[in-house]
Amino acid sequence: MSKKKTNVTVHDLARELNLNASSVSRALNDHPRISVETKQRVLKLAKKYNYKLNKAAYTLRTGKGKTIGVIVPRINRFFFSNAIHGIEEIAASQDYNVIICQTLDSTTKEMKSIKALLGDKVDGIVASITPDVEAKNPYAKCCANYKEVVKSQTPLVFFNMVCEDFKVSKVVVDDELGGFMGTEHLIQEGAKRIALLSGQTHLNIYYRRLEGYKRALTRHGYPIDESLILDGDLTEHAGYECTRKLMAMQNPPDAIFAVTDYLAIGGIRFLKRNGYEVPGDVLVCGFMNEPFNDLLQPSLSSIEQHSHQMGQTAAEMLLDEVMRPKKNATAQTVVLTPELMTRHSSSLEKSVLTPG
Amino acid sequence: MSKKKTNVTVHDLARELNLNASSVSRALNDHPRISVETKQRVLKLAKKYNYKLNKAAYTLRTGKGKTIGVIVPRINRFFFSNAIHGIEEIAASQDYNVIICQTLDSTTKEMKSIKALLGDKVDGIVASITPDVEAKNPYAKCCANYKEVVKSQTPLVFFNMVCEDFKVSKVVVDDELGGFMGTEHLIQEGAKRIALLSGQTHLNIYYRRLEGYKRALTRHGYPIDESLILDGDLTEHAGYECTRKLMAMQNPPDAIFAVTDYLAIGGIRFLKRNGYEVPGDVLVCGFMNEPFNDLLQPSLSSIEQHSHQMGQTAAEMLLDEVMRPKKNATAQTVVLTPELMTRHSSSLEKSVLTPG
DNA sequence: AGTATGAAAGCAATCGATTGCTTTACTAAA
DNA sequence: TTTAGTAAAGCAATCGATTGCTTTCATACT
Repeated sequence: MSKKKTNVTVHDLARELNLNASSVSRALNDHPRISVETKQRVLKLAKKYNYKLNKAAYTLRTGKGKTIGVIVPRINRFFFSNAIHGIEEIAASQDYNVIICQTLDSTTKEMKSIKALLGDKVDGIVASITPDVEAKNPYAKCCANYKEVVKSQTPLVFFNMVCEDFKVSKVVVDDELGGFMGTEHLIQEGAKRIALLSGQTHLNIYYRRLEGYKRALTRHGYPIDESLILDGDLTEHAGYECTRKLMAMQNPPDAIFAVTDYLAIGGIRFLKRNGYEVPGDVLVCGFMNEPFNDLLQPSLSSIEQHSHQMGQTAAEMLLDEVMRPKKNATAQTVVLTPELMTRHSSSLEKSVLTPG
Repeated sequence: MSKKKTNVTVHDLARELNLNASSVSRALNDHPRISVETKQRVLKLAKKYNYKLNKAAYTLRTGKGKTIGVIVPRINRFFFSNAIHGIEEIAASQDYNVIICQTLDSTTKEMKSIKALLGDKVDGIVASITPDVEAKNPYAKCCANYKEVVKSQTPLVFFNMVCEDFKVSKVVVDDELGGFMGTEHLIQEGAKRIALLSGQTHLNIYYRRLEGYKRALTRHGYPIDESLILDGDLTEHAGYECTRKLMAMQNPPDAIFAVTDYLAIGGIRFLKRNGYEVPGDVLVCGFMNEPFNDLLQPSLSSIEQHSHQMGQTAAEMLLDEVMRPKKNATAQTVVLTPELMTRHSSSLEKSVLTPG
């Protein structure tokens, strides 16, 4: 900001060391053509004067911005703000800046964000795709969006909600396992008939949670009753309505596993309002582990997705790709292990010890 | 990113228009020394080729980074992620980038963030200070932190939690009014003895909420009973404990106003666990309007602080300062009006219509 | 001795926009 | 007709780091 020649440049260092700026630059970048001795002299002086790379000059010359872009639906959703936190940490540690874009759940805005980031010539992009809920195949369109990124050769890493067809690195939580864990937990707590409040099962993450649910049932010798599997919106309201339907069955469930905490909360609301005890009559477990689950009554059991770590990992992978020479087709997928967070809503025992 | 000469430069435009790059640059910047006619020709071609300023070159030449820094305690708190959303919007609209720093509630990290941003030569900083809760006067130390910013001449705008001693622009919500509104609301709902669960009252925002509380009581002819005013941590636990104390009084309150939703939630938990009805026996109102207040049982009334708008306004003021020539001492303070969000916890009527 | 070999470092151009200082080309005043 | 005056635009340097191409030595080899 200030006009003062406050910052040391390679030229300053070069002058003092009786070297040329180019040599200083090479020394700082550990270029093999500079002698070890010179490198040490340069490094020492650089430290002494607290030399800092001028990012603008670097970018102008190299075209690399030392900046990564992040695209998420909304930054004020806990999951994403937490992931961004992780991304920021890693980026900052490598002296990279982060530009955050929100799609506000619109694929049109998603496209705009992508164009903006590519226009800014970011060095890479970390993204959780915005599914087009209107489309039959929600992935089709957004995949199309990200084709631009691939075309531009910009390194790309997906996290959370990913595009399967792209040969890029991905970080996801093991949704199948999450579905399994939650279901098995309910079984272990004594549930006999477990309903699943699902999201749209053509969305990969919800489909996989459904699979995990089925695997747990099968593993424990429970039948899979399709009438206990409902899908739709992810809202609290949807949870309320689905639960109403479920409890109206002749043979209603004694446990509800929801793929989202909001769904679970809606379910609990219906149950409480209609005289059912949670967990006394019906056990409930959600998914996402929203920070307020602890505050609910009863507190809501859930599956933690480690969003913070997800962000960190995604950023690490991206920066690795950005800085490493492009060894082709290194796309790898990191799968994080979800964690069951047991609270009152799914545990009679807990509930007795420390009531709601 | 890509090496292709994908971006149009002033030189490209100049060549095509038979002009000099400097003239093109001046035309684009609406410099008075360029004829209107030429400006129009340039602008037209720029539009045609979708000319975009090369930020790196601009920054290198001018020292201005077209970047603003944001410092907040944590970006995954809804209030802040929401404010950041607002800041991003405004910044993006002016082609500014945003660098986000978190202090994680540590004044030491706050200092680091400040140094990092100043090192990055950001054009300005938007900050919500991180009070040092250990210190007797929590403002003293953080104010010290921000002195660096002022020294460096970097434009600075505070929001939410501000440093009173600085002659810089500020955006805050009218906490006094918020305190007043919440209290008056409880009075109107029939409360006779209203307790206040406060934060540390040497923190300005809590002090002002306290003042508003007192003003409302006085205005309505209620006595101010100091024994009904408790302060301390802002945790749910603190809310629980304080409420326990309150209800143990011979003359317990029939309403609780908490300066934070977490405090209120703790209070409600105590009440429910001990056989009190909310709102039947005790009315409760919080402050912050956390997004999950709607999900609680009963849903929690609260004071909305318009964090999104706060971010927008702060960013607008900052960019104004950044772009305007430094007319000295223009520091202004914008005070936003809080909003009462009535829900079940404070309203018998609501509660009856649509039970908890 | 004479040249090949190569390590170490210097030179100068480059990236794109900006800006102080000219130059150009008229018009108005003397 | 000459000169001052001015509007319009060009020239060239600059910001700091990078990098292809040389240059400079010095050691090795025939």
